[in-house]
Amino acid sequence: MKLSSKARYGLYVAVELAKRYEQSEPVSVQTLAQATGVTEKYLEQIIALMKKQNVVVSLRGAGGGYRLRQTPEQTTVGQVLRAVENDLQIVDCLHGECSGKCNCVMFNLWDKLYENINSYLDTISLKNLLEGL
Amino acid sequence: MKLSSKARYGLYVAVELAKRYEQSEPVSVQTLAQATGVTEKYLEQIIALMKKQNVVVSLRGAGGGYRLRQTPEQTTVGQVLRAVENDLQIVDCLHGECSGKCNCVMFNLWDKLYENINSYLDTISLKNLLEGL
DNA sequence: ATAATATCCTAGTAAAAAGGTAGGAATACT
DNA sequence: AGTATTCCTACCTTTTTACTAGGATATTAT
Repeated sequence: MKLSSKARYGLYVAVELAKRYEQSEPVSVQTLAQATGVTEKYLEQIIALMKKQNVVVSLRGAGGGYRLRQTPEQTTVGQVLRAVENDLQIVDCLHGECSGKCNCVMFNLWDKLYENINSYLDTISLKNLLEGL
Repeated sequence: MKLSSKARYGLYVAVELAKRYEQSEPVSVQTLAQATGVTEKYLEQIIALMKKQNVVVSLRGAGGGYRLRQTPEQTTVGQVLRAVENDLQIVDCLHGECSGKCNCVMFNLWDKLYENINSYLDTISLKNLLEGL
């Protein structure tokens, strides 16, 4: 139930991108690596996950880099964490085959807990974070 | 961010104890192992964690076993999970030394998320679970 | 007493997941 | 052409998880 480093770094990156959202140029991994203190190679992988979920968009080639797809107001912490944390899923049976393996007294519990966490995380935007919540 | 097997089994055990709360005899690990399908030796360890946090009480010797310390109404899912999941803590800096290592834009976020999850889990009692939530 | 039934305590181990490193191909700007 | 950048994927090391196992200790029943 601990957040992974991917989750922390991913959100960190998102915050950095939010800070620079106004500027026209995209932000390179190199820059992000310096800002966050994480290696470029590792950040690349993390950002790739965010791209896959359309949290960020990329521009290749020299002068390229990444931008948030939506504004810092529109981008939520939930979006970022779901993209990066391969499952924020709590327990397998929620979206897998639950054929008798799990005791479903608890199914409702996990389901509602999951919903609870996510709806909370979606109320918080990157802008909120920048402003100190 | 996925729940461990300890958490699932621990809650499962707690539910079994809740079912048998009315009966006067304590429930042995053997019985619980049969009910849950988990080995005795592994359950022992899990239950030990619950005992340490006073979720359950034990009676040693022949005819001994475990009981919930409080009623199924009073015992919450949060109590069980916190006892068993060594940290439901989400992120280290919350209760550790956060000397500059974490970037505290996010401190508030983790803190509030943690609080959010726990207060939710504490609204649900074992009795609620038994009744289908 | 002694045997039987339990909890309690601790060490070890195999498999999986996390966290990170590395190399190089593809793409776009100058 | 050359350089800066993303993109793709394979590999490795460390930590954590999920268990297994052995035996000590306590309580009850005979």
